Amino acid sequence: MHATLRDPEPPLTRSVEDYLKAIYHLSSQGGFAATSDIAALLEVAPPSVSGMVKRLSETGLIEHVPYRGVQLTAQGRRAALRMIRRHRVLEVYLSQQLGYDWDGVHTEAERLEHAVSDELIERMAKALGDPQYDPHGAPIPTAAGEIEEAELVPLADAPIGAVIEVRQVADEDAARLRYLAEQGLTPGTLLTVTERQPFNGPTIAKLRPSGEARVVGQELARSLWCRVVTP
Amino acid sequence: MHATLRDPEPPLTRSVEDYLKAIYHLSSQGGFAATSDIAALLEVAPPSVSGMVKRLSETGLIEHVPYRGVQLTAQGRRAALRMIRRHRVLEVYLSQQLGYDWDGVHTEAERLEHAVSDELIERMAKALGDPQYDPHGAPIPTAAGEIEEAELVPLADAPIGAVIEVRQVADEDAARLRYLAEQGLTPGTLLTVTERQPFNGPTIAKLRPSGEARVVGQELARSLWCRVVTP
DNA sequence: TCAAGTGATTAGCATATGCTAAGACTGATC
DNA sequence: GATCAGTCTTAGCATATGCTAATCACTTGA
Ligand SMILES: [Mn+2]
Ligand SMILES: [Mn+2]
Ligand SMILES: [Mn+2]
Ligand SMILES: [Mn+2]
Repeated sequence: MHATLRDPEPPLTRSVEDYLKAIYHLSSQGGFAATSDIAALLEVAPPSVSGMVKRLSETGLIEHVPYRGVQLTAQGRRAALRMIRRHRVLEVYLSQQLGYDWDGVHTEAERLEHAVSDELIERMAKALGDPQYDPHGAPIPTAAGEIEEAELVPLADAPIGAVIEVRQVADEDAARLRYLAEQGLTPGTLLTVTERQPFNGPTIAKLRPSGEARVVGQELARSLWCRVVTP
Repeated sequence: MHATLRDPEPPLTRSVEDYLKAIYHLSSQGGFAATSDIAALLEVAPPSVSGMVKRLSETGLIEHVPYRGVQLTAQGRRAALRMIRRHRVLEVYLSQQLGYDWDGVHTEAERLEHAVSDELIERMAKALGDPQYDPHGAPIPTAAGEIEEAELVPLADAPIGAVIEVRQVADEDAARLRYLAEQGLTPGTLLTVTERQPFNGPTIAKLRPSGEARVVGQELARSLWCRVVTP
């Protein structure tokens, strides 16, 4: 008996979709998403999360271990990846076809992701030539629900002397994105890490090939995800 | 004391926006929108409309005369026209830029209209060269809230012998739109009305310049809005 | 081993939106 | 002018989602 056949499955609400995405992001490093972390990410009060967690586990979208946290079920993960695909395809579309800057697309996509049809997303993806990454370097899941898992390290942890490539940047803070663009720290940029100051100080790196130096504070260096090219 | 200055005005919900559009359409011929007509158009029960009507009049978006119906206030009319602009710009964009057929755009726009930002709508309008009409011939309000008011008659009422131009077609029913496209009855088409059968029978017209005849049943002829070129 | 402290949950409430069933009003008809 | 059919509103309820205040439970340090 497939539940999907017996039950017409009401469409997920906007809230549910955002919770699933949040849980995906928070538990992607393996492990549980904590109530308080979900609350912080979605900017709601912890009891609101507890309430939603109850509903989502009753629906079979998540597993809940009380006082531990939650994890997505296979069904929940599918739903989350579908939303992430929508979000990232929208971001690419807005930036390529409608002239949005990379710091403006996230907010717009955050609302649109809940309103577009699958058909529209696939038309956009096709018009863009099926992009693999969003404007911030994040991989776009396929329509089938597969996603690239790259081994990235924050710039803050990159070994001194290594040549690294900036691959992905956290996209929620528009001001940060504008600053990074100014500094030329965008996905695809190659850097040589030259120095790291103690006591959570900045990482210093040289742009390649120009050799220009960049001093990147701890907080920023935590949000720049890089691939180590040569250690 | 401007309420807009005192009060940050919470954004309208999706439901409210759809009610305002419905009331606009139902009262555009002047007069009141009746509870039952709103209910039918939005596919909700009449008591749901009564409830919403109470909230909307408390907010100052509509005037309610009990047992009579409702009308938009100036503020409500502005909000309604903003939604209609969004809806129609989206329809044009989907059809011109993303290859949608004219029978598919309405449903997609009905959801997207609530999720897009004003900025996105204006970017789309600009990319399209500020279109004046949607794919079904309906006029697009300006960003300032002005809308063309054309004198149109349903094909069902067009005088025999007149030359008329199809200007606008009701867009909610996809099957009807597909049929009309097949028949070549799209905005811009010129027709000579040759005959109308009695007892609410069909209108018969010739396509210009080809001269091909079209027999259009009463129901369909009520949804084809035309401009009389020469009586 | 236990008592604090932190984080999670429950209790109780609010708002927006929908429903059905019951009652109230209006306009047309005799 | 009384009656009735149809329309509209009110009453009462349900669901989804959020909040604050109070309570509970796990972890950790004494
Ligand atoms: Mn979202
Ligand atoms: Mn992104
Ligand atoms: Mn709508
Ligand atoms: Mn239309």
